[in-house]
Amino acid sequence: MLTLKVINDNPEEIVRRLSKKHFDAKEIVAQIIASDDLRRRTQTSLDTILGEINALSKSIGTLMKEGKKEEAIAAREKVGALKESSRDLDETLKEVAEKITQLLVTVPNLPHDSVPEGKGAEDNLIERSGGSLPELPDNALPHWELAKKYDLIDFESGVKITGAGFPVYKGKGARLQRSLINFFLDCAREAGFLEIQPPYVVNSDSGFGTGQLPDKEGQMYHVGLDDLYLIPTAEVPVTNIYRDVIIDEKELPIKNAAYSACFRREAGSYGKDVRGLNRLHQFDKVEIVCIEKPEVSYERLDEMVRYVQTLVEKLELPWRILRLCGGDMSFTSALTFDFEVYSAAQKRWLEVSSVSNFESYQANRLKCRYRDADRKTQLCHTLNGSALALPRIMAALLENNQTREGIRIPEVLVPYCGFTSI
RNA sequence: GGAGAGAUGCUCGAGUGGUUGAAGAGGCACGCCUGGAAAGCGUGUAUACGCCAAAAGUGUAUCGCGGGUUCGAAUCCCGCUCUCUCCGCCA
Repeated sequence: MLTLKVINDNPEEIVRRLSKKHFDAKEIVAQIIASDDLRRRTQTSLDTILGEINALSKSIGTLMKEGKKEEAIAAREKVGALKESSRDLDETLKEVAEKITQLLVTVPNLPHDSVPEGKGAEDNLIERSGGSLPELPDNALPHWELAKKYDLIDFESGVKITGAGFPVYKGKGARLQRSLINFFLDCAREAGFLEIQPPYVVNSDSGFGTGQLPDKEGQMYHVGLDDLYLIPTAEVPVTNIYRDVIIDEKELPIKNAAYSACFRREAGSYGKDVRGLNRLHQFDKVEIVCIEKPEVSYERLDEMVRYVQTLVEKLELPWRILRLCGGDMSFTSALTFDFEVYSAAQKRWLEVSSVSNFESYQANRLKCRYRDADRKTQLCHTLNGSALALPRIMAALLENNQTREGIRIPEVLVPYCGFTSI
């Protein structure tokens, strides 16, 4: 969430910048400022009263020792009266603080100045692209047909065991999955990311810290008995490592990479979007997470984007990078680049990665701070990106590399999976 | 799951109702000393919010978390969480 300071300091600018995300913040910003004003006034009064109580209480001890019993009793009565008013103020303070938090979490992050105007996916800017579109035979098959033909993925069994969106990978299909995970993790390590194995289940504090809660509650699987959530991405547990932490400036940047299964309810999805591997409830992903100093976080974002680019290039997939427009960005992001690869048999671009700078928006919720050269604590900037999500990579690999003789495996993966074709 | 013990600052550790934001030690930072270093000496060393134009300063809160008793709680009471030990169960 945004800091109170930033809102108090430039309310008009906040409203102006949020309009790019098609969010009308005017009313809510006014409410926040008014509530914060009440909060300050309440705290000032409360602190004064508590100060008096403390002083009197101390004097009672002294008076008792000196044997001045009557004065002590008088002071005691005075404290009793002060306490009454302190209770009311305390109540008000708690209420108003709660209200401010509730208001703050409904305000999205400010988009970076370089974010293009636009309403939806069609307004995203193509930043750059690479790779060449494959020439496929006329009878080219979409990946779900290929998966069946070569017995790589058993969607029906998944439906029986769990439900739609939980595929069963088999034989070379399973081995290809495992190869991709290892390949991505090895690349990440070579690029300086520390490998992490996080929990796949998190508590609500963690869900709140990275912004899934409260606004995206319905997108996560909830384990009611223990009040825990299945992670929708490794971003959640990995970023929450740094919740309530003050990092020494020397430790920055922090660069972590984690493989995890990801679980998403995907409520409301339908049609061709969910065909085959296009959209799943459980999928595998390697995620990269960075914690960085504010002044260099955009350089870090650029580095991350270039890193992800090397992955799609090594996999020999046709790719393009989109700079998301205001209307297509997530609630929490300040600037996002999406990676898409071309799925030749489906004749469409599939999103395989999303790399974002959240600036201090997540860090403020997480209370993730660092100590700068002046020994002052400041909010960090957090960034993350997929590197990469497996299913659509798998889909594109299968479709784009199909030949009469079988499916060709990109060279970089051969050492990992142990076969050159399917 | 059952029984017991515990949770204090960057770390260790003292503290069972009254200047305790918290002794002492260690660590770290700065200064002095030194040709340089070590040792030694000195100073400093939490976070959040408020007041103040700002700095200086100052107020409030925080000794796992939440509540209660009391004029006053790290200290007493209740609930919760976590850690450790033993037993049970188990990949």
